[in-house]
Amino acid sequence: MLNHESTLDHMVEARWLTKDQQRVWRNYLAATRMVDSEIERQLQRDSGMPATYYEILVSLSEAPERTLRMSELAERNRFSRSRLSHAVARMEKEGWIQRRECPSDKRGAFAVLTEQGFAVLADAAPGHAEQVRSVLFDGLTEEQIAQLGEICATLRKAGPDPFAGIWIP
Amino acid sequence: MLNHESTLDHMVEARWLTKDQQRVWRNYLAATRMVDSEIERQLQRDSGMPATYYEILVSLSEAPERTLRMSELAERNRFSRSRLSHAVARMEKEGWIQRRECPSDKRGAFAVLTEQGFAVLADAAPGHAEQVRSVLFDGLTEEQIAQLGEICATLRKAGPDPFAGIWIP
DNA sequence: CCTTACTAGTTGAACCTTCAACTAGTAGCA
DNA sequence: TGCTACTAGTTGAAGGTTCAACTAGTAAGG
Repeated sequence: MLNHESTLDHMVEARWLTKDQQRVWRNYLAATRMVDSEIERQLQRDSGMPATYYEILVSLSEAPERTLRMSELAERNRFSRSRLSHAVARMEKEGWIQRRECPSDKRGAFAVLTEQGFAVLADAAPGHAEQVRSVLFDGLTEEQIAQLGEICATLRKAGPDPFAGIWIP
Repeated sequence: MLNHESTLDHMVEARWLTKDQQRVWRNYLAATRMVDSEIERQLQRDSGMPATYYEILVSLSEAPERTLRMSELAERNRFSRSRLSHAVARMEKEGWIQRRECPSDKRGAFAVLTEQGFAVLADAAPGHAEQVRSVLFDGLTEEQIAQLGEICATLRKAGPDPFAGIWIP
């Protein structure tokens, strides 16, 4: 016989979140998912690539010689090696990236952004930037933007492996 | 001939983000991805389910009779109908959910949380809550938590279709 | 009643991510 | 040299998500 009176709140009360934390967490989930999916949608629609590929292109475009070791590229974007390997394979087929072997370490590989890859990125960038502004920044006050920056920086430092992750110039 | 001097900043300067916005955006990406992946990792490891399935279980557990129309369930969690359909199919195979047809609208379907599904959720909840606290809340001050709540609520309201999305009690 | 337009939900293919297993090369040390 | 342990990167399978196409039922106007 089902007992629909019982709720989770009763069963785990000691280790559950406070009401306030619950509210913040659900708002966090809804907001970040809205932002991410809007970013994703725009990039996919206008440039035919997922946001993760865009980030790979950005990382390479900022690197000297537009070249990075696979492992370096993976770390900067917090990708697993496997994920990066698959992604670069796909992007190589598109002609956006070329792989080159590393002379000093024969296990290693470089990823090099091609001219075509750079052109694709340059083409995608304005629309993407516009979308980031309209989805994330336009709705917030300057103060909130500063607070958000602080909060995210704090979270990064608190997270596991605090020095890895998306690169900040 | 490659021209490695040119950077994206020069090419799109008018519509690009400010330096501050860039910094906040990259911190946002790194932080939200860190949080999401830690949440995902813990749930997958300890309860063998992705975070989205957890949210479906929560939505159903809070609904009267632990039952919701598929479309209602999709809206509350911002899932596409397709995504929900696939997910519920999987969860039905696990025995966590049962589908029932809707008498008043023969196109419609109800999703009902089973006792087993509820048990799985009750089992997963404490570890998940602990993870949410340790990854998101423990590193932040009370003030920052309040700010984050405000920011996320603002973003939700500003986003497209502001009334849909994850349900807040 | 009939036609047209719309809504609820499912399906299969294509794509992305994860996981575990694998290849191949490097490093330390005897 | 030979042994062991480790690192860089790839691969294939399994699972989740998206997209477009589809079925089936409802609704509105004539």
